[in-house]
Amino acid sequence: MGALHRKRIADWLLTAPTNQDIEVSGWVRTKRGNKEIAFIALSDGSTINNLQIVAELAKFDEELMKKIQTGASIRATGKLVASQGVGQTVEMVAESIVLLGEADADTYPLQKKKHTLEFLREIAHLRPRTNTFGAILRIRHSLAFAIHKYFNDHHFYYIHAPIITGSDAEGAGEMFRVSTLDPANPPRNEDGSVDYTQDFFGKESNLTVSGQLEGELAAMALSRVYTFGPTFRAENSNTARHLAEFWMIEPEMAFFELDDNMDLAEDFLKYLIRYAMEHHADDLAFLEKRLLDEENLLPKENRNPLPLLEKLKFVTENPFERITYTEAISILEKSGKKFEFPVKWGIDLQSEHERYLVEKHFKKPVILTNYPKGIKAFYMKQDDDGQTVRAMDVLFPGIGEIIGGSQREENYEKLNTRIQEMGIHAESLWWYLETRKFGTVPHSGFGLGFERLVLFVTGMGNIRDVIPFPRTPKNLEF
RNA sequence: UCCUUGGUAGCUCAGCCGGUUAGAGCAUCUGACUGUUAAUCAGAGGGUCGUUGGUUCGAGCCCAACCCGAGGAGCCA
Repeated sequence: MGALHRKRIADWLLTAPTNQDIEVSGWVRTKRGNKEIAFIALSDGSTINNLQIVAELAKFDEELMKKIQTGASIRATGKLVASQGVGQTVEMVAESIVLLGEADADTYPLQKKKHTLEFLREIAHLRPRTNTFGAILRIRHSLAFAIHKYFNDHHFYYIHAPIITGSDAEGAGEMFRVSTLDPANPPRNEDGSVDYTQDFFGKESNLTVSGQLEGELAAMALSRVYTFGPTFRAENSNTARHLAEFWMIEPEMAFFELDDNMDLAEDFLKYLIRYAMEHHADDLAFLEKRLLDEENLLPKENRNPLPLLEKLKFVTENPFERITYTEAISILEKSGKKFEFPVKWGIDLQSEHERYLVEKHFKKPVILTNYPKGIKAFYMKQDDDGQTVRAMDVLFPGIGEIIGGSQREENYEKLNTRIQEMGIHAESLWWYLETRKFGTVPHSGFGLGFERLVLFVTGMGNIRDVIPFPRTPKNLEF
């Protein structure tokens, strides 16, 4: 049988042990035993669980068995039998073992013990081999797959927004410049500034900070679209919730108003969490136990009130709380709590305010809507009161803002006026404004930070641990 | 970027008021053990104390700058 259809360890662990001959390949997690017999725990990454390979030492070369240690790669053939031990139901009695690659125990950094996440970040090239990262990467994959499945099932079209953009007016954050000019000696204008007309694109270009504007263009033809791609922010953000390169999901829907947008956001998030729970019960159980072990070291008041799986279940089974910004301010003012940043209508809500609402007051996800226009982006639809816009932020416990979205301003005059008011360079957005000139319609959309979703589902504490190779300030080793 | 805090063996950490040869657990290696579950038991090896400079008779410990990590904040997804 070719490799494509070969069974994986995940498959064999679910197979009835009828002494059939099987072959498996993978990496050694641990080897235990005495001078008669060795027990090799083998992983091929297909599941959090290992296949136990039983090797009677008399049948194998002594030098070979010495080299089979943590991290080595092997191919083994033998019979799949019911296990005599208690830790597993099936195991393989090895008949032949081929050492594919050694892992010298003196220099192989991964030991058969717990490592800190900080240490594993320094060996990001090897950390996928740990149980924790295996679980995270499998869940991350399934969430990405579920995103496409959800949208496909709901008749959304996947749009590929460009990664290099000439638009600098989105205001979503600092951008990474893209240039082929010689940085040591760029062509210059008479006033000494760099002459970007001689650059590759003939103008300044950057990595995208959002696919939203392009998404809107597509939604003006296909009605329901989404983007799902990498996004870049050159902010010097050093937190457990920010990356310089992250993946963002941005649906954009014609004929959707703010309530429809909220309905979608809530249904979408619940679907994704449910999907992970259904397909990754054992990975999530492992992560939950890992989390509990870690939290037992913390003082009681800092511990999470709910174990991971209960927390996820709670989110899928309860409606999100929907309140306006104005109502939120009123709740905060009446809370009697002293905040570091005083609460007043018109301020942007700080982390402490959001945390109070989500974690103390409502104790569940909250959708905040109708923010003051002064603190939100130019493209959001203005409410009739002239004070607020139809924005919505979905706030999750422990994560903060997981989704930011809005109904878009579809009125050309209002949008143009707002652009002028905010001092944005309108000429560079001429193509965007034309959507409001030609066949404009009410429409809405939002952005979901993919890593923040993975962070929530896996229960991890640092966003650098839910992406294989994190890009953060001063960090580009791998 | 700001505040707080940390950097000592491969990993996780201890190291008293600045004073002789730098400590532990785990990992590694060697040995023991007839089915182990991060196996267990015994022994051994393993250190430029983040970097640079300074104070001092003497610095892991004090001072300065820088680098890197963590927690919090800002910015946001």
